[in-house]
Amino acid sequence: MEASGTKEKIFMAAVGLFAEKGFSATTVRDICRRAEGSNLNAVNYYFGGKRQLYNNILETVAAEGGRRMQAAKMQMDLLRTPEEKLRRFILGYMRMLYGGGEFSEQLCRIYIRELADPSPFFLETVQRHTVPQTQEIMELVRELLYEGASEELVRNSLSLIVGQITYYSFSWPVYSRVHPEQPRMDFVWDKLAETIYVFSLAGMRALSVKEQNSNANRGNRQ
Amino acid sequence: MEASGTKEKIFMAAVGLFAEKGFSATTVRDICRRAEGSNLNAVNYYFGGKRQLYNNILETVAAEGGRRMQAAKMQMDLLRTPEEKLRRFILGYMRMLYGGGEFSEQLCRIYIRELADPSPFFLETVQRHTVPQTQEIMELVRELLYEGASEELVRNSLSLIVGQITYYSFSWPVYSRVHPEQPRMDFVWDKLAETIYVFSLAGMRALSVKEQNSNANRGNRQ
DNA sequence: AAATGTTTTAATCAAATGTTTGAATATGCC
DNA sequence: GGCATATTCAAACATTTGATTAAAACATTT
Repeated sequence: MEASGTKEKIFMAAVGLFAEKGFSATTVRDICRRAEGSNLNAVNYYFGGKRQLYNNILETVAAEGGRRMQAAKMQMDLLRTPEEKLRRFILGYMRMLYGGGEFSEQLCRIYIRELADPSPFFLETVQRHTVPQTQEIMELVRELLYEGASEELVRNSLSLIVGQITYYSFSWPVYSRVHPEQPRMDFVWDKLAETIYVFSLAGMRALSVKEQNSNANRGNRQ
Repeated sequence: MEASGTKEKIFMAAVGLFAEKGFSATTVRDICRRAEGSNLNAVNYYFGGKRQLYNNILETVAAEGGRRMQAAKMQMDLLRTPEEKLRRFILGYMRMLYGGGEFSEQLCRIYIRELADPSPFFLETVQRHTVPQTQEIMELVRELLYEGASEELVRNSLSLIVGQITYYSFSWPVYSRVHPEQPRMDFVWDKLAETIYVFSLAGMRALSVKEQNSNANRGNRQ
């Protein structure tokens, strides 16, 4: 059974199209046409419908992302200083987004789309996976600030870091036109990860100093 | 003429729906229903179709954004140091994205959607407005680095800054669930702008030092 | 009040879309 | 070979969608 691998072809074609055009702008006819002209019925036969095919892909995104994050985390645990851990976290995130092949790039784009416009299914996996993972990373960020850093400072620092990491992916269609000289991400993602690390570490330290000063002033005044 | 303001109602309803669900997931029936139950024909009558209504909205986005950027730029020119100019640029961008009312927030969301998935019309305005504007900002960023900073460093610095600024907007649907304690943007955008400024200035200086060291080492070795 | 131009309404069209059906074909197994 | 299962196919179905039409309602002017 399963000689010609139609299911896989449908799956791959769908990943590509959903990445390019999003869920509602993609038609099942498009998908089947791209999958070496598979029959229109294939989507329903193998996946039970367009929505379920999409959810199936989202599961792959979550599984793949979780797997890579797990790997990054294991490497992080081997490192001693929180600085090295942060560097590894950024590197791991960048690799997850930009370090795979074309297929991974498409999954990443679907992930980014969901970040901006989540489906109920995606929100569920966020609740299950992203939220607890975020807690861990926030602990790491807290270590890099100062003893007694405000929750707000921790949250902001993490947001600024993640914002830098994800920006290239979500804005790429426009970014690559505004900066046509920018090389493709798969060539520079690791170098860029280092850049973000240096940039963010300095930024966090500056914010730490500022908040501590502000706290001291407040204390003096009282 | 124009007694009950149906055209405006249609326009407002369309902005809201396009912001929430995007272009292809929004139907003209949705729009008319939300516009106080206007007749189905209204969209075609007043705007000539769904696509043209959308382009009309994009024009508003571009005009409004351009207007605000212009205002921010005029204020920037009054300032002396490049540091103050950068601070003002960030503040202006944040105000543009988060500092209006609900309507502005919806326009912003449409803008972010286009950033991730641009329509031809949007790419055209990018080519006409965003590209030259970006050139100016890059000059500003260059001043804040060091004499002879590489083009790559300038570009990366700007990207990291813009990434932080736009992150909240595009990831808000998920972000607000991962960080439920985060207050709404319209309450904190100005404070956050200052945070991004401090963070980024320190980051840029760290990157400057690193690149200069690297250049010096390269020079020594030769 | 008649005429005119504008806005609103309801009904309808053709194309597109997700899904279903039932027959045809291929495949694996005894 | 023959049976059972799995897959593929073309056709059709029921909705949905954006667009069109023509007439009614309304306001404004003459």
